[in-house]
Amino acid sequence: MSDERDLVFDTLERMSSDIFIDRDVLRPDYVPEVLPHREGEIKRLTEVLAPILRRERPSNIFIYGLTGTGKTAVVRYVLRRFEDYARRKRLSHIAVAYLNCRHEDTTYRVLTELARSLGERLPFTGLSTAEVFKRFKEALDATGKSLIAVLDEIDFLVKKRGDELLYRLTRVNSELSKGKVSLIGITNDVRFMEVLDPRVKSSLGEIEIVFSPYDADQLRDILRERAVKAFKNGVLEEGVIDYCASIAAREHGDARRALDLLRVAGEIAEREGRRTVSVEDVRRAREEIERDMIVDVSKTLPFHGKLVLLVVALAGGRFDSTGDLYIKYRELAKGLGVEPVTQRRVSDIISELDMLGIVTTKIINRGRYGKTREVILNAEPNALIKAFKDDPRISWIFGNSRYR
DNA sequence: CGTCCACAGGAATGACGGGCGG
DNA sequence: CCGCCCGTCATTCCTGTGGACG
Repeated sequence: MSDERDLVFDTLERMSSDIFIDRDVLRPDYVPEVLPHREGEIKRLTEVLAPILRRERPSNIFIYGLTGTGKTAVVRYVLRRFEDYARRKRLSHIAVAYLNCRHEDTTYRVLTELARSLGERLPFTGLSTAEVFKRFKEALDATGKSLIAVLDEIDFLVKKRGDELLYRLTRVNSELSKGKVSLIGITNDVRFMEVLDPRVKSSLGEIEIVFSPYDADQLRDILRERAVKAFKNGVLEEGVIDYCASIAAREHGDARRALDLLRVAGEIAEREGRRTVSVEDVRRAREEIERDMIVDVSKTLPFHGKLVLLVVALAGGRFDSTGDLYIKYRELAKGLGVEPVTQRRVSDIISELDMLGIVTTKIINRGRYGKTREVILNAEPNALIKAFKDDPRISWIFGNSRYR
């Protein structure tokens, strides 16, 4: 989580471990030297960016792929190589900015970060955004640099602030005499492009690169590659990597998930003072991760969101129609002495749960008997119910035998 | 082959609270 | 510090829709 952990503490911890050599290798923000099964994407990205070496402006790039398909890793990897290459060849006109819009989610912050990558120093607050934009342009023109600006999780920025900034950034080249800007937008939201202004859409989507999910074999290669660096020799028992790979493959080929499983399994074994990691540890890691995820999600969910989720869990994790769900939801709300929200709102809540990945919905047409959504929980109902017992506004209802 | 079910989900609107610029 | 704006949660009203049934 935090990038500035205590070096001494960290080192001691690492040295005293019987399991890990370097657990950070398994963390999501680690960029490995080898990215198995992404050779095509790396090549494509390199080709598109290559003109920058001839001082030409590379096309804007839009990258789409589900979580854990290596989008960020590939981009960071390629950019790092470009920077190395530029340094070696003494090409000083190349500048790179990487920012994650989940964190940099205001116009001001994005612009100051971009300006900073050009060596411009700006206060973190105090200037108008127009002023920051002006200085950013001046810095570009003054240095004559070609900037590659990576906007990771770009959908967050657009959802919060709209596509105004993107529009201006895609147009900025025509206002510049010397500097150049190329954008790389990364997202895992399929519908992201649809919400964009058509002008931004065509400009950002000059080049599109789609990352497809990994299959189990590919995940296994990735895990093996990292495990060598992360774990001491012989720590992983037979089948551990295969099991992690197969779980993650089933859950839409998410490599981050696979690596998380492996790391948490290692931490469980370590915590218990064992010297090897077993398949059982992976199973427990999966439960632990799921529990954490549910707790995290339920913390951010609106109150009635929690209730809807609880209703699904109490029903064993599945509803064949949203109508049934709503009836049960009303009962629960009334049982709690809470005024239920409307069916329309519950419909949106279900969509939100779907987007968060905690529930999967599927539109079902039953002809004469109407159209509805089937709702399936992506988690162990009991784990979820347990998590909700901590919420004081809900927990007391479990005293009622009906809900036990 | 048209109807009509049981919802999906868009649009407009409002209450409320927090943050930000002046 | 105040007023304004914006995001979030929610309501009301609404139009759209795939296919089993008659």
